[in-house]
Amino acid sequence: MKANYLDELNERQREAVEHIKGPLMIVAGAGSGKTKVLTMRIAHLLRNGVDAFNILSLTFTNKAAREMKERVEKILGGSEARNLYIGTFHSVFARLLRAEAHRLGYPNDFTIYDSDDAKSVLRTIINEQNLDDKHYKPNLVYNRISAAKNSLMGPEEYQVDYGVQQEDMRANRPMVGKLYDMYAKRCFKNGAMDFDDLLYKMYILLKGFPEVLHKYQHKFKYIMIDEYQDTNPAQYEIIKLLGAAHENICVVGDDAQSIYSFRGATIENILQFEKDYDDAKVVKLEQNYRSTKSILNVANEVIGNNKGQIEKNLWTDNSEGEKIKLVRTMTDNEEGKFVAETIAEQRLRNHYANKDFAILYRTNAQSRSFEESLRKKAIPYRIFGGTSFYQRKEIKDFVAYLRITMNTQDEESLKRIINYPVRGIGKTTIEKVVVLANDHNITMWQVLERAREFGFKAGTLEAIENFVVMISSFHAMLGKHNAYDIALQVGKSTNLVKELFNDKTTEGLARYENIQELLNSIKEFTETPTEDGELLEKTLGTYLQQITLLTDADKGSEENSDVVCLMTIHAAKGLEFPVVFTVGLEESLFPSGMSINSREELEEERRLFYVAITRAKARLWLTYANSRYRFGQLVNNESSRFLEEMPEKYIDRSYAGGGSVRNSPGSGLWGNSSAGGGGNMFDKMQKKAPAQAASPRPMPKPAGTAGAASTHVPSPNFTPDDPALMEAGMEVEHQKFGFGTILQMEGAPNNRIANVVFPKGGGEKKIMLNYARLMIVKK
DNA sequence: AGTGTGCCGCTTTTT
DNA sequence: GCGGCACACT
Repeated sequence: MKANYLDELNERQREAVEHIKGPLMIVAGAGSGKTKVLTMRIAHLLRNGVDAFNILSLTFTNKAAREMKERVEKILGGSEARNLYIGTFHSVFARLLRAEAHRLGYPNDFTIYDSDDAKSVLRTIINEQNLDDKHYKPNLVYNRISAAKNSLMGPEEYQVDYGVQQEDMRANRPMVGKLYDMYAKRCFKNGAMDFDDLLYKMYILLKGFPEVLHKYQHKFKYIMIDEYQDTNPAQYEIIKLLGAAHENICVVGDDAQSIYSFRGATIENILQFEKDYDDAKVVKLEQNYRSTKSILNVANEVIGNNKGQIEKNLWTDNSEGEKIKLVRTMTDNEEGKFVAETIAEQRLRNHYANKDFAILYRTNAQSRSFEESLRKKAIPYRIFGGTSFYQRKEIKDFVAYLRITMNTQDEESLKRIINYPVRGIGKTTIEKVVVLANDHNITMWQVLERAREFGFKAGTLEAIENFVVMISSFHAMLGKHNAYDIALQVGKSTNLVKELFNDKTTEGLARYENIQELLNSIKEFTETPTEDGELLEKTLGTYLQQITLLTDADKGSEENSDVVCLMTIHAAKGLEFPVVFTVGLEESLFPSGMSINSREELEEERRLFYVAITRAKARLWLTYANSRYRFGQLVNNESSRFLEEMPEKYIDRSYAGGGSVRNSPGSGLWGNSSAGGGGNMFDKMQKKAPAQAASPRPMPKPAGTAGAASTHVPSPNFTPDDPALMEAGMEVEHQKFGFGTILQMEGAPNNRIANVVFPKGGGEKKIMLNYARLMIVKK
């Protein structure tokens, strides 16, 4: 360890690092060296005689945990760092629960259900109850249950809590409480916990078993919490319990970056800290080392529109830098094209590498147009987040075998693979098994094991017995073989791998590769030495527990590869990039249409915008499109209200539309760019008259659109007409294909299809009127 | 019993 | 515009 490590810190940072005993809150503005302080503080603790085994450091994402581990290792040199307990809330608690779950009546090898598994269990229950799953949407019920657990409310309390019951009654969903109760019981029976249980049951455990609480209080004498502003009540209470004995709690947070209230996080926790611990020391880190003055000033001004913040003044010594570039395009595709072209240009002009660029968006669905345009220009990229690797069908199938091997109670997994690949145990048989299990009060697996007693048909019985023999043979390997050996055996016996190998379609090939990747990851897992504070055996159980908590952003692979990063703003928190494109700055997209109905929600969107801006070190582009496809339908959006909150002084509104850049010879960049529209491109930016909202879809008339040949610009007064009115012979307008004539009508009355010929829009097309809508021009 | 087709709902954000 | 799911067809 370097002797002078404290010299690298500024005064405030040093103050935070040197405060070892007692509660400490670090209010760390964006880019103020938070991670540095956290890692240095760990080093400093060790320097001062604290045993690494006694330090617990909790983060929200695996990425953050990994980064912290690596940086501590760099300071300390590997061996001592290994004894630290660093991880996400969920992974750390999962590990502790694996040691203690039996006290709560769960198997220690309990299965962890991800949200898809959980919703699937709920769907089953909702159907069993003969409730309409249109009304009791599994997603919605899941969210209610999740919110309840995150505020430490069990099924019993839920069903008698007046406020909660009122809410459910008002929403006309009186059965949610009952469903919660049944869901909890079903998970228990399956030997499974969902994500929220990892927190909720941890709390129950610590609260209900003083000797367990005492044990971990004694073990974790020093606790550090990153992103404290994102903790929910469950996490808050657990931290309080664990820290109560020593009160060596160090929390780091920034109220301006609180963006997870939808997951139950409450900003109150950070505001409350000083009240909870009256001897708490508070250190504010206000110097930003990351961004230019332009970027930081814009960020500060934007966030100033929020009320009730912890007072702080974020400043920087960095140069002023370039202005923030604001870009408007006609469509989402053109937005993608613009960003790809700008990346190519910036790479040359300023010698950036691919990995210096990030494209940040509000919703995962937006990634598509950027993927396409980057691929066209052969710019390597990687999408972080989105559908996780472990959520893919083929992976879930394979993992279901591993889960059932570990935990035969897990009926969710059992149902998934009992007839996959096909082995003659069909729907009727499964239903029969479910009924038998209920009647005899045993698990489905036990019914299968004793199938002979229950009078199945000979063929079916044979199929069942073969299945039971196979799974039992996997099960028998548990004590003697590591995860990889078992996985290989599963692959062989089930024919899963062979089946996918023989599938020569593109998707089949991709699936085969995914399975290979899964097997590789298991191999890697078994061969990598243990790195955490406790001896972690390389068993199937530990492996399964880990992967459910991983998202594909964590999928070990070449972390440092040179690629453009695409991710949601949420996923970008804690990261920084020299050049950032924040895209899709449109009303109802960002801020999200779901979040414009209350001040609280809107302020969270604004904090999200703040996070997006402050990811940028040197250059920042903000883009938005006039119209984009949503649900396969073209919609027009106004520019985001946030754009109007930025100080003019630091904004370059002419970048994409201005003449000088366009004329630059040889670049070929702007000539075919879609940004066309000339100087008046931003005319609607300045104000949004409230009156406009009432009139149907006002469209700014674009002048001289470059993309007009391929994209029809709808009439200003475009209003779709009722499909029932459409008749052959009418002249109509389509938002994308332009004007056309209906040749013929077909389809059922509630799903009418028009055969329309569009002279300028690509000839004859069948238009499903329920989706793509038409306006009648002439009858 | 297994495979194929059509329909519905969906998009905030994540462990 | 897609994927998951229900139903219908063989």
